[in-house]
Order: sequence, then structure tokens, then C-alpha cells
Amino acid sequence: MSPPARRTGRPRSAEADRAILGATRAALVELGWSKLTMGDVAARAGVAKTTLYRRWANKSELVVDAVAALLDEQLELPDLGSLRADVEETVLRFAALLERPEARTSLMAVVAEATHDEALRERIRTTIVDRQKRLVLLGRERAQARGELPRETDPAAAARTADLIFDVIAGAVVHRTLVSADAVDAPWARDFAELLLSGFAAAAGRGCPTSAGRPAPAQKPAGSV
Amino acid sequence: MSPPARRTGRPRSAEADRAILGATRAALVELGWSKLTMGDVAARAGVAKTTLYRRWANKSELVVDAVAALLDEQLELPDLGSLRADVEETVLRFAALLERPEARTSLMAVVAEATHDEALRERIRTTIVDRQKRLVLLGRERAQARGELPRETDPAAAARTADLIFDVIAGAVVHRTLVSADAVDAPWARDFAELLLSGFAAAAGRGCPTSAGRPAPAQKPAGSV
DNA sequence: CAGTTACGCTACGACTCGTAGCGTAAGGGT
DNA sequence: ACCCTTACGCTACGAGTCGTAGCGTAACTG
Repeated sequence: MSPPARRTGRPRSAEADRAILGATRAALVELGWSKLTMGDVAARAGVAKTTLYRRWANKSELVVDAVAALLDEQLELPDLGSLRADVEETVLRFAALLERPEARTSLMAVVAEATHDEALRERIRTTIVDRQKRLVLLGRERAQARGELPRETDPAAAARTADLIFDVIAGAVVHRTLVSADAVDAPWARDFAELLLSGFAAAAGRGCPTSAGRPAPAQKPAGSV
Repeated sequence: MSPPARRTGRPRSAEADRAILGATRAALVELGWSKLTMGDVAARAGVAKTTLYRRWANKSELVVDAVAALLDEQLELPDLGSLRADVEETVLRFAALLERPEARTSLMAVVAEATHDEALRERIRTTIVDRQKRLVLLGRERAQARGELPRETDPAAAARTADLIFDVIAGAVVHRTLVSADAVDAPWARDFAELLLSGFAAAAGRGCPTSAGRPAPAQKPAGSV
């Protein structure tokens, strides 16, 4: 995207970049995705509409970048001394981010567009998904250092598990917030962390899975997961 | 929605209703959400554009109804004899549904619109969310009958747990499919069910969280991948 | 200073939206 | 049968958006 080329000519205005992304977020707050127009963003940013099109091919790509910047600013992994506490806090922070109108309205819209736009899908993957997956990897590292989780022997299985955890956490919070339209509050985060750490039986009010009333179901052969 | 009124005059054509919803789904497959136009749907359905607007105020409401019909057709709870198997199968069925282009592209788009449209949010809640939550309630009933889950004493807590499970399952599948853009296949469903039933420790290795021991060959330092 | 690239501005055709107005089709009440 | 009411198809329309082209000017490089 930024080949070493372009050493000559007038450089692009970094000021304009910031103004445009800021204007995009402001417009998302007021108008939402569907009523946001390129012309409006340009006017807010004090820039010509053509300048937008020189940098982004369409509305979707512009909004992806605006949202990615927001995520990077806001999401950090807490270190509260236990896996459970870190999960709860991360869930709450992510939920707080989704409270922002510009995040709510655009995240889903961009994903929707991406369902029939391969280039946009790739941009989301690199700009948002991969960037946030590091939180899971880091959290696992810390939990392992604390002895809360075993260290995996199979790196491929470990990567699969990390992806799974990422989708479960991010997916649950997004679904609760945007689809079910319910609040992600402290009690919910606590229940959710409990479910993640101990599974169904615990979430239903108990400790270990084997105490659920009958012997735990047959396990898979070693080496899986 | 259908007040006892309107007993006089020409009745609305049920044929037109079906044609319109069918045309909407077909258009979603070919064009996706953003390029779908009311005029195009009308043409496909063989009706006048004004007929669409007499029934739905805008594109979002039309698509919500088209998708809700699709969900009702497709989602049933399997009964395979164990909670684990039922969860896996439900995950796979839901994923198969999300493979359909008309479902992928419109579910997210409609949710995005709903973030700044209270009426649409309500329509989604009653038309989609509440309808599918029954799957969770039914699944729990069966698991309790089999002795796989304890019966809750507190109905309020039980309801909270059911909502939680619903968001976790639906959210994880949607996120995996549409955001991470990875396949929800049998191995993933198996890992996911394992996580839901037994929690982190099981997904990362085995047994109860307290047994997290296991000799740990020092793995890569932080920040890999 | 010459070459190159970015910027602001204006204008434009193509398209979609959602509505209004009209004449016609299809039922119900008496 | 007759009117009344409502739905339908059709056409036309103003408003708004999209994305691009063309122009003159600004900024930076060697």
C-alpha cells in the first residue's frame, strides 16, 4: 500500500487524513451508516469530495479505516492478576466500545458489505480481525505464565483454539449488544466468564462438569485440540 | 398488524406478497444488500414499485421479513440423544444457513440499520431473536430430562443463562462465518461444543480448571503469530 | 527552475428514492 | 345488481447521491 515509490511530487496531507477519518466518525454518530454520504464527510472535513475518492474507493473502505483506528485506540488487554478477571474486563471494555454509536452502526454494516466484496473482506481481516486477535494470544500467554492454563504441545491446535476463543468472545458480545439488543453489564460479563472457564454445568450453577449428574461424556482421543 | 378492520375493499394479493419476498431473496443473492433496489425487486416480482411501498416503508423492513421467513423454514432443533451432539448439529445447521448468500448479506445489514432505528430493532427482536431463542429453551429441557444438566431452582437465573447461551452460540457462529471469514466445519463445531460443555481447561487440554498442571515445555515468547 | 503529484472547485450523467396522480381491477354491503 | 372502498399498474416527478472529468493552483523534489 505504501511502496517506497512516490518520492517526488506534492505529498499527501496527513492533516487531511486525520480530518477525514474524524469527520467520518462524527458523521457516523449523527447519521448512521446508511445516511452517511461522501459529500457530507468531505464538507465536514473541509476537503473536496475528490480528495476522498483519491484515497478510498468507496464508503465501505473509508469506514473500515475509521473504525479500525477507533479499535486500536480503545482496546488494550488488562492485567488484573487472573484469567477470569482479565476476560471479564475485556468483555466490558469491548462492550463499552460498542456503546459508541459510530462503532455500533458501522461494524455490522461493513461486515455486511464484505459478504460480497472480497477486497473489503481482506481489508477487514488485516485491519481489524488480526489486530485484535493478539489480545487472545497475549491473554493466553499470561494465563499460562500464571499456571492457569496448560501450555499446548501442538502449535497448530493452539492456534485453532485461539481463533475459537476469539470468535466466541467477540461474537457473543457483538450478538448480545447488537442483535439481542441487551446490555452487556457486569453480571452478564461474570456469567459469561464463568461459562468460558468452566462450561455449561458451571453456568447452570455448579462446579466441575463431572458433577452435572452423570459421568462426563467420552473424551476424544489425545492430540485433538 | 392485522387489525380486524379492513373488511371492505379489494383485498391485498397474497400472491404479490409471495412474489415480492421471493424476488427480494433472489435479488439479495445476486446483488447483495447495498446494490439491491426497490425498483429492481418490483420488476422481478412483476409488481409496481408503488405496491412495495404500500406494504413496507423501506428496504430494511422488507428484507427483515424476507429473512425471517427463511429462518423459520430452515431452523429446527435436532434430537440426537446427547446435549453435545445436539449442540454440534445445531451449530452446523446454523452455519449452513449462513452459507446462503441471501442470509449472509442481509442479516448483518439489517442489524446495522437497526442500530439507529428503534422500530426496526423491535421488528428484529420479535421476528428473529425471540423466535430462535426457543431452540435454546427446548435444548435445555431435553438435556435436563436426560440428566445432563441440573434443573435450576431460580427461574430468573435460568432465563439469564438461556439468553447467555443463545448469544454465545449464535454470536460465535456468526462471527466466525462473517467477520473472521473462516469455515464453520465439523472440527470447529466439535471444539466449540467441547468449550461450551467444559470450558477453557478442556479446550486447551483436559480436565477441570484446577488441574491445569501438566508439564509445560516452554513455548514461544509473547507476540508470536 | 522544471517535473511531478496532490488539492480545491465546478460541472456532469447516471442512478435511486419515495411520492403523487390517474384510470382500472376486485372484493363487500345493501 | 348497484355503489363504496381499497388495491393495483403505470407514468412522471423532484430531490438527493454517486463517482468521474477537467481545470487551475499548491507543495515538494532534484
